[in-house]
Amino acid sequence: MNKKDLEKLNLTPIEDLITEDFGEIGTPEREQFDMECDAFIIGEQLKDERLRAGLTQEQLANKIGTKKSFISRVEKGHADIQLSTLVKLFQGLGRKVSVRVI
Amino acid sequence: MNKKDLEKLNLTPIEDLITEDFGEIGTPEREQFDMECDAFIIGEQLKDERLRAGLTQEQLANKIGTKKSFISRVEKGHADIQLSTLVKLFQGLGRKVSVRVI
DNA sequence: GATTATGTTCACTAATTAGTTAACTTTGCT
DNA sequence: AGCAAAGTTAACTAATTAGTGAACATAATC
Repeated sequence: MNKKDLEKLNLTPIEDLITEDFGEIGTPEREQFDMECDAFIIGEQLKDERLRAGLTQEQLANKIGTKKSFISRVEKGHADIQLSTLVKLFQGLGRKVSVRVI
Repeated sequence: MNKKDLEKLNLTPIEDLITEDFGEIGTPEREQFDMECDAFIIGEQLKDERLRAGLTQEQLANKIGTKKSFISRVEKGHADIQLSTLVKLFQGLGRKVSVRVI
């Protein structure tokens, strides 16, 4: 549904609401928000794959040489992790990550 | 071509050569190597996209609020960057990055 | 409902990146 | 060759993550 149609129904596009709350793209606060979104999505994916593999946070942590508290932090999206960390995490689940430019 | 066929021809799989040089997957030295590979690939993609956009390193740096020396470091694969940095870099080129688990 | 397993959060240190400047090198142009 | 633009590299500081243990919270099991 496009912006015009939404306005006919007195609805506001989600982008506009986000901008209202966190500012335009590029501003520090918005950048923070966008980053946390990405981190959240990746955290969800990690949790999903981990459960699919039938592992606890602690078991995954042991596999890749870290602690469950760190796994939790990542799954909760409370970390702006490095690429090497991203790779290591999914490697521990027998998975690979591919970064694609779109 | 599989391992058996390669051996018939007195050839060694690339994986074996890498293991020989940098150790098994998971060892610190190998992890370092694998990480640098990822960083290199991403650096190449960034350079590719930047040139396609017709920008110099300095112009891209200005767009996202950093310096050309940093751009160079990333493009050369000399940095294990954070996810937020990855996103910012390609955002500066009007691109998005998607991380996929495979 | 008590107990255990699992997950979350906090606080802190050590390691690493992000950001920067300046010097240096390479490339392209005339 | 000489010059200018673009890119690389080497320091260094400041900011941030990675790693950790402990306390706390939640979910699962008996």
